[in-house]
Amino acid sequence: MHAKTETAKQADVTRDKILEAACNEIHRYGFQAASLSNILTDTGLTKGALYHHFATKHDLGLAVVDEIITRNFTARIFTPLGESKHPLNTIKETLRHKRAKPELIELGCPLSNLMQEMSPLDEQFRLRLNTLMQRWLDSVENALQRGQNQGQVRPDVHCANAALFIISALEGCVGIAKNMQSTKTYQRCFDQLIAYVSSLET
Amino acid sequence: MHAKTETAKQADVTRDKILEAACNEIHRYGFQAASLSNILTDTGLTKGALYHHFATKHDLGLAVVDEIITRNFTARIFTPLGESKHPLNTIKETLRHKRAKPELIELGCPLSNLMQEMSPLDEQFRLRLNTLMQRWLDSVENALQRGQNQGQVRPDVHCANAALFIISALEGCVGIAKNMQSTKTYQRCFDQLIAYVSSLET
DNA sequence: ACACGCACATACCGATCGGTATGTAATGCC
DNA sequence: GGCATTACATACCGATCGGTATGTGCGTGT
Repeated sequence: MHAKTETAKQADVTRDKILEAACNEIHRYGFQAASLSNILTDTGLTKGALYHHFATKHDLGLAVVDEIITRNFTARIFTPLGESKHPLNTIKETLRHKRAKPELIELGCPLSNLMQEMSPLDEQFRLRLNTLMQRWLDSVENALQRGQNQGQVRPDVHCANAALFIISALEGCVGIAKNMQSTKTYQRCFDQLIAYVSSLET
Repeated sequence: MHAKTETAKQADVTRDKILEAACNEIHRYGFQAASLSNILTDTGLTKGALYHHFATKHDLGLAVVDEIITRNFTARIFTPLGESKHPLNTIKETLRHKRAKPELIELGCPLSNLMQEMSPLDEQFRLRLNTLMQRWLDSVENALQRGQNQGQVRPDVHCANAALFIISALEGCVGIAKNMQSTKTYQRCFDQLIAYVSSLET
């Protein structure tokens, strides 16, 4: 029973290794161009392992969204926004969090990338990504709403529309900076976004 | 000489048919996943024709950017912005122009799509797309600047930063709407952007 | 102790990819 | 009007793709 737990744990480790490698491959090349061979080379595993844990490449891609990307968004955005006592500052912080990682400028936002690539092509991808995006929108909207109740946010602000615009603008910033390969440009664009968020304050 | 013109014209027609079909294929599937076979099927041509006019798939992709996409942006954005007597209104109009086409919501902006996909992967693509984006940024910045000179735009507005933010936010709007497959969402987001542009007015 | 099943590895498959070599009909040039 | 070149079409190529069938070792339950 102890040994069984060990084995099960090891299998999950293998599964996670595949998911992480797949996430990196997809992040760089997109889902369609992601190569299973590359993923297997990176992990040191073989096709037997991959197809033992995932039925198809398609399922692997969905699992990356459901597990890795969702987990990251939950930890870095949904949870902080949900727990925050100062919603407006937390919004800025969750936006700003993205700045730290240089891979964001080079490769873009994993969620946004997949949305752009897969939404017109595959309904299952689209629905999952849409769910994630909706959770993001709701998190920001709720944070704005609480800020409004606390008097930090102007009472005339339409929280849902503002949340939509904030996230759109952020995705746009990341996209432009990715093409420019310029953290400087990202910072300039990002500062404009922060200024917009600040304009919602009382 | 007359006949030569006719033939040259015919060859160019063939070339343009390939470019247009390639543009559509790339718009839907992205460059990497774009299938030359599909393009040839769509045009009714064969590989002999394709590789007579273009050395490689890569070159075909670059030609789509240089000719088709650049032409569309010039006609729909750069020229109107350059000629406008009322820059701020024209900015809104060039932004709004995108709303009309349902394919924009379904497939997204061709320039943005290619930027997201190819910028990290291919420097030649990145530089060409970057040039286009820079022309767009400059067009909007210049329009804002002229608006400022005419007193339509607040004197404290930083035109370059505002232009960057406007285009970022627009690309973000399109991206979100594409995932949502919702013209309603696009309109909501777009209205926020127009409100932002209006906030730059005196 | 031994049979069984999970967790992989190995080897192989057809399809499709981008690309090339060759053939050929139409056209431009002298 | 013949000759050369352009503008394609046809047939074929190796590489890589996602996916499958089979083999194997090792832990587990009885």
